[in-house]
Amino acid sequence: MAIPYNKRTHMNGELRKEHEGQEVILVGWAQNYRDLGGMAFIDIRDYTGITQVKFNPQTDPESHKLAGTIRREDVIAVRGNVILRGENVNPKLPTGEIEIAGHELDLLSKADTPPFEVSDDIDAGEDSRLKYRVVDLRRPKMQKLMRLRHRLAKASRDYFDEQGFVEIETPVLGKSTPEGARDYLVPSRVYPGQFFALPQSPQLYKQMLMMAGYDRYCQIVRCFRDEDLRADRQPEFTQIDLEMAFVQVEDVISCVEGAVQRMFKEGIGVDVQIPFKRMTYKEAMDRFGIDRPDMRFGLELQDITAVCEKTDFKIFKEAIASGGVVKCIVVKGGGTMTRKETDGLTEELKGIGAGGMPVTKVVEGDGGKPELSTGVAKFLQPVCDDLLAATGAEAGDLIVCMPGTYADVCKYLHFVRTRLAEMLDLIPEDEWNLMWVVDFPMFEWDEEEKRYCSLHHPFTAPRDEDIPLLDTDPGKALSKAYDLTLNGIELGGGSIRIHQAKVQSKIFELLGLSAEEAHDKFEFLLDALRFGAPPHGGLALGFDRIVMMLGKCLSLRDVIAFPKTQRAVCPLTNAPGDVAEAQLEELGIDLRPEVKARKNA
RNA sequence: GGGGACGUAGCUCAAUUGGUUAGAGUCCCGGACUGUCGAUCCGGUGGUUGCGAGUUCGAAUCUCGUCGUCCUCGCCA
Repeated sequence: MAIPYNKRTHMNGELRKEHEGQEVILVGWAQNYRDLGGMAFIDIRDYTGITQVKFNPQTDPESHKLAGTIRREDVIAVRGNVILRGENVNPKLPTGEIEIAGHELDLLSKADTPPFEVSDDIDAGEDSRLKYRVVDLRRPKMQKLMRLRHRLAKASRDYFDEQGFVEIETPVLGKSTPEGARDYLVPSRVYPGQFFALPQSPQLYKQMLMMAGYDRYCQIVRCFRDEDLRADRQPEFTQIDLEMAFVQVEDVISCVEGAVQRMFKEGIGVDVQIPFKRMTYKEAMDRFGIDRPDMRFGLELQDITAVCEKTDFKIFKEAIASGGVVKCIVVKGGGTMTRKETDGLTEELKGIGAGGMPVTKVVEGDGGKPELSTGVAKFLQPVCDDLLAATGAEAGDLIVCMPGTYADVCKYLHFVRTRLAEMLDLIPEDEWNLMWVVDFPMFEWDEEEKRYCSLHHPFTAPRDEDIPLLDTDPGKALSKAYDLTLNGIELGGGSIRIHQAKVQSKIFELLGLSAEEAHDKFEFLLDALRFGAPPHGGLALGFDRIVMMLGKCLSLRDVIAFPKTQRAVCPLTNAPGDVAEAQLEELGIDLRPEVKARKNA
């Protein structure tokens, strides 16, 4: 008679010595088998763990015979009795004090040889892990990550529920908007030639919910951006999206701090201190060259423009003359770095567009007076005293310089700083450096398009005192925007929004959106603003990134069950794929000839 | 679109830098074994070296193209 697999008595990580003697039914996957001829062992696995089952040919010849044929990943059901292992305890297994004397065994599903072992210490490549994702997801590590993800989502929902938030679903089929990332488009069958856009974020819907009087909204929501991928960027990703009415910056920040604190506690049992640190955008850029600095290590940027002005070094003088700066990073004890190491870093820098990486070392000269050596020493030696005084560098240190525009210097030195920290092993483990970056500029100047672009998005409110600047010097206006960073990763961002139609129109105008365009694209928002809009603001947290950080993963793909590859395809299903000609016809879509040709090639 | 790393057995890797029949571990198959748990021992199967050209007496190795994976710059309001 078959074992009733729907009546399992225990999970496979559950049994202990106090269960001795009980008859149990276990179901799961065969992790491994060890056939000793006279005796056979099978490890049975589910997401809770592993239990060893023993089959004895004398007492249960039939089951023993079948057990000999069981292979990895076969799905089986076992009926037997819990017995103590005596001297054969396995201290590596939580269930290692007991085993099952197997009396009955059913093979529920025979498995092909798996492409890789279901185990944490595999080093299978991403290709096969993603192609055989079902097998990959069985691994204990992936099981833990998916369950961590669930706990974090639940902690967030619980928290916001307690804080009076209401979860409201917003449309996935929406309208394409100008600015921002590329949209994923969905053709409309009913209106051939017209398209829905998948949301990059529910931004406008949540603002309208505030105008509609829901006061506090949150949603764990899928968002889409058709841009190139990175280890921490997927084309479809999940946000914890929230919005609050009648609030100021402080209210949103402290509310979110509570949520993050709760997620750390319930997710990984870590207590994080609130309030989090804060830093202005300007300070972050000046000191670290990036608006999401990793605060776990030093290597800060220092401005040495004034010192370098006095040198005859051509590339420094040229940079300064054209309005640029010279900054540097002093690497304490970096004098021991080899030429090979610094050259390697220079090559990496050139790979992202830098012209080079002027370096020099501080050494102890004659009479114990520090002087410069190697690299660009000869150009800087004349201002050595000033340089050391300005930077605090001393004998044994390495100085990495960078001339150029402020933006380029920030970019390149941020890269250098991060790489140096890795190379010199300066990044402490188990440190959670949460920080708010505030006071972002409203706009940045787009040199190509010769116009201002929103640094956050066009609905971000300017600081009250900066509203006059919108007319006089928009580039100087700061916003009520804030980003939450963790160890150099952006976890989320938000702002207080514009709640006055007049100000909103002004911003559209500054962004080069004509009144007609603004009306065409955002009539619904401007209307909503006209009919009574409360002051409001909110934030969106990158949920996948939070799971990635708390799960100590290096890639978003490890915390998303079915992620896309770097080329934005799903290796499991092979999406995206072709559609039938009839489908295109119905939508009124003709592929461009060159696209057809490429497909047929 | 640019830069970089990589692609060899189902999986993870090697191949003395262009030289004999492309090896190892693991998995898998067969055999032995009553206390294994990374089982062990004996034997065995398994290869279009991603694909396509080229150079060469000779290519996994060099060149070009192409496809794919990963990292990254641009991009990501």
